[in-house]
Amino acid sequence: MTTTDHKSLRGRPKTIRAEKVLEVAIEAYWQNDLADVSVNSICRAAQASKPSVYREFGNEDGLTRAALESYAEQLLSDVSKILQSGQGMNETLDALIDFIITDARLEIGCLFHKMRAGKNRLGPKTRQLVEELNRAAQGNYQTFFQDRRSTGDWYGTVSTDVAAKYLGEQIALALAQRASGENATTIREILSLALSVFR
Amino acid sequence: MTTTDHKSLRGRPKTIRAEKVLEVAIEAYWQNDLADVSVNSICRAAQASKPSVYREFGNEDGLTRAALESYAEQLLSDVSKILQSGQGMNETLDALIDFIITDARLEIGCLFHKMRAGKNRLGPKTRQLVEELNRAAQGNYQTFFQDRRSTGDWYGTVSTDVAAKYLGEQIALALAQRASGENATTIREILSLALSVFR
DNA sequence: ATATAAAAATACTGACTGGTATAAAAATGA
DNA sequence: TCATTTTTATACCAGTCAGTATTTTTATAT
Repeated sequence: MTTTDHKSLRGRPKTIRAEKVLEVAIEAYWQNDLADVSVNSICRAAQASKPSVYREFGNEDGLTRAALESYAEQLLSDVSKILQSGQGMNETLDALIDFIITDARLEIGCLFHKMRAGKNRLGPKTRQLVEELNRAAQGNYQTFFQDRRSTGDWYGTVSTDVAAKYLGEQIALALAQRASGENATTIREILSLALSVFR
Repeated sequence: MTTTDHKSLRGRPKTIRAEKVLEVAIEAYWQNDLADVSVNSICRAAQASKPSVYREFGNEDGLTRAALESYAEQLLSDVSKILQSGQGMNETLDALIDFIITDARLEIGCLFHKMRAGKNRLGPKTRQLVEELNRAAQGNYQTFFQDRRSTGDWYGTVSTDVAAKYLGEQIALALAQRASGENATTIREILSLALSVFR
């Protein structure tokens, strides 16, 4: 809820559009190397003054955290929906692969996975959110495998915990490959090969 | 051959130990995030003056390239040896997994894979070396699969090219997990699961 | 009108970056 | 002894960073 309408009765009215700053920030973090994105550059691109941005988000850590939060809300729940569709193992894996390879919003990779990969460079608040989102994703994966095992359409010998980690890492790999511009059919073959261990 | 003995007959004798600078640089790049390692800090840690380091290596790009080169010479050929041992698929995969999980030099991951992951932040010379080493590794993996296929102990449907890329990425993943301090048996389970598609 | 409150705009701080100019030091050759 | 050569050490450069102090603007309340 980082909006612009504080509705203070006195004082100069706020003109900064926090929404727009976040849009710009997401785009910048997403497209460029995280270390190359400065608060300065975001302020310039969003046409917002630096003190305004700092008043809105506290510090750089707050801005990156808000950007990731906004991004995750927009996108991250879609994977959960696929996993929780209640379909069988094969259909679910097919849908998952299709989503990860073809979804236009993942054309340049996934900001969450990108931040997860560069976790040690993040501020504490952003890092905490990354870990939170990661736990949530892992939990989703794990209940998926538990469901498939109890339904009887998965007889894998590995623990659901390891399976969940494996799935998460393979997804991360595919997204990193998309981000690096790798050939789409190659990515699909690799991801399909990796997930074939569950079929 | 970046040695210290230029054997110039005149002038103040060289005291900088290029070897030591490289040691320090490798350790620094290896332990810390690449973006956090500055030429300044390396000079300080190696007790070498900045102009001396710049005379020896040209610029930051030259230093990182030399560090990666030195590192690769020390370590990277071991993987090739395992792949070229001429053993069967299962034995080779077992040996490979064992090496990647247990080799002490890979306890904090692999500098090559780390630099490959952060490729876009590297200077042109270092980037070129990374791509060279990557091509070499891919080539090794691919001939390994070609051999196993011609020997008749691999009947996989994917191309040797995709198999090679897959193997390379799974190794990279395992090394990244080691670098991030993940539990060793978990890493082994995940890598074993990933490579089980070849058995 | 005028005091007050809040935000905006500008310009700044101190630290750190990669890279270098300059001068002192330490060797050899004549 | 003294000029020459090479490396070292110190100190600097311009640029960028995250973050902020200060002043100006724009509103409302009295």
